[in-house]
Amino acid sequence: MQPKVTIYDVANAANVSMATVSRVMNRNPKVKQETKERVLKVIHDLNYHPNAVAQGLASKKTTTIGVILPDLANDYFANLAVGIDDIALMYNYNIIIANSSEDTEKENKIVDNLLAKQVDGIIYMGRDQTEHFQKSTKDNGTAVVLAGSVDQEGTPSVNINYRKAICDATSFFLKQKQKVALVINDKNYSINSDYRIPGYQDALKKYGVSFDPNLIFEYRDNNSISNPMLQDIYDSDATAAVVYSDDVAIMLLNKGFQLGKSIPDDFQIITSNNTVVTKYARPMISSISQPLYDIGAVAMRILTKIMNNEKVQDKQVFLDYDIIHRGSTRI
Amino acid sequence: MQPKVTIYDVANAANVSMATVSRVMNRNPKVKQETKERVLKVIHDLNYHPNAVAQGLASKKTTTIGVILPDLANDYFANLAVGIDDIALMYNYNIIIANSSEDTEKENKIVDNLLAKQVDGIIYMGRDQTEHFQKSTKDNGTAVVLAGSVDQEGTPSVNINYRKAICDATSFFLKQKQKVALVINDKNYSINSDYRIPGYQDALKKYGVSFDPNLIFEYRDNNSISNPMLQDIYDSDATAAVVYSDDVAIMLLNKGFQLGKSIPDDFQIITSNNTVVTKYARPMISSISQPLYDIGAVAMRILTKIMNNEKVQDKQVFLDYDIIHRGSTRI
DNA sequence: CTGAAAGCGCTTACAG
DNA sequence: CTGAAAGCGCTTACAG
Repeated sequence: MQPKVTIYDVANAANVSMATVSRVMNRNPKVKQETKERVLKVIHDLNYHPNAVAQGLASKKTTTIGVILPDLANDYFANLAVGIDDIALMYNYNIIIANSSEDTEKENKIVDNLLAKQVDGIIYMGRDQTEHFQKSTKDNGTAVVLAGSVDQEGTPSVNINYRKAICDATSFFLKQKQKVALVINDKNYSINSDYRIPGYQDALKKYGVSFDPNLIFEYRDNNSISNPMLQDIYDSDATAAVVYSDDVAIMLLNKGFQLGKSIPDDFQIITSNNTVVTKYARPMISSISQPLYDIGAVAMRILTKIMNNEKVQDKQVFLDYDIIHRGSTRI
Repeated sequence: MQPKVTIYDVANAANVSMATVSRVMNRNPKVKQETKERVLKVIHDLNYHPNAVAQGLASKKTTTIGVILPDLANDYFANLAVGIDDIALMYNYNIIIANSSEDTEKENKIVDNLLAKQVDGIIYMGRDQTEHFQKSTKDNGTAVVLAGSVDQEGTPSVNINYRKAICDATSFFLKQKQKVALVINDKNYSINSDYRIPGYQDALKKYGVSFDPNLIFEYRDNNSISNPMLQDIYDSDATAAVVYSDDVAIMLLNKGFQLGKSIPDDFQIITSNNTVVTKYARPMISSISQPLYDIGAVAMRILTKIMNNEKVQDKQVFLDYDIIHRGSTRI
């Protein structure tokens, strides 16, 4: 274990003050070229690496941001996180990632931890933000951007236009005169109440089909093919489904196979996240394609702007989506 | 934005010194009960949250650890990360996660960042550690634990016994007199040269089958069903394959389907990581089952011990694995 | 262009 | 059991 070399050692060896070393490190332009070179050489020779914790305390900037997400093991969030991480590294930020597990108590603890560590900003993903999160970040003046999560109170966010995407997927089926089921998680989450269900209804209205609440399925709990909800969908009038999650879509597909249904002949499916599993299924599953990496990347980019007090053009950014047709839909 | 309340404000309001407030926060037992309660009340009333950056500078402990992994979007690493994160939170650590993308230059930058931020330890995953990583962590005296990655130089690690697991999987096929292909990534990675290939050879020896190097396939690049390697496997003598990655196993399965092979009748597959995709495939893929969450969790637990200078029993921890037979093998 | 000094918000011997 | 003071390793006005 080598002795730690501090800014003080560099200053001594280079015959300048700590302030000058600091200026060189921070690329302050008003340092004489000659001095700068001398300091740079000493920095290199001594293999000096500034202590970011001390920098953080003195400058009140930690170049660390927090990322709160429901589940890192979920491909959807993991892909967003990769986009965030790449841009973060590019702008010299590090990310503290924490799984909220959609558990409010755990999330509160995470938020407290993150703020105690003086993160410069937070990217939040998942369902609706908790009150504690909103209050704490506001009190601390911490920059927040939502990624792949809907906005409740004017917080900047990056998403696709869920309402329009669900409307498009539903319309695709309605054009074929299918009875369309909408499979979501909790009806009360804003993303469902404010975007998915209205989008579904937009499509119905466009095609003059009346809304049947029995065709909205709330998928919950038991995350396996034995979840009775899957059976219920096939037992209903529906001949097609727009599904909010790829995992659920795959299970719906496999359940159909188990029941002897032919997909897409007897039943069609469009899912929402286009994660890699859609391509692993047989038939491959048609999906709304979201630019996950980009959503994360753009969210991080916006966060850097907010942290630098730069102007942010649009608070709500909608990135383009596509609907990719594979084996689970008939064209 | 609320004014920040510091330890100084608390000390003032409670009529004690900062030192006493600090002692209360750190649960130092030698504080009079009465004083302690008074301070606690003020802390609560003022909603005081200590600044972890200042604590870090003063105590030289940041309660933050770094996690370096090749790809967060890979289910295998994501699951390890979840185990790490859970235990980290339990011991009040936060984790800075960084994607190395298996890019040496990027990884070096990450290592420098992490050490500059004075992380108390690092959990490393992925292929062989770089020299820069080894040297820097050693010079800094930073604790390191490997998770799901093999040990090169006595660094503590948590794994399953890959050699034995591959031997078991291979033996399963040899018992049926199959010709077994071993599908790996780069032969030169220690995990392949020191564990997987020897394990495969152990099985051959046990069954008196001679080693045929043409049955070792190095999968690279083009990560899709069109990768010619997949075709090569079916074109070889092999009637079964032990595969190092679930993604590759699925593609191998789907390739077989494309070629009109029946799995498991014409060809059998055992994969290595038992991630969720194995259950999404049809037939579902048999797999070595690694306790990914546990590997991450145990690695983090060991790291906490090292950081606390506690004794660590075994430097190399092997967790139990299983082989789970599903539709891609014949029993 | 450069330095001296205060300050960031804590912890930790040391002394009592 | 408690306080005064030094120190952690930087940055940042301020002065020159």
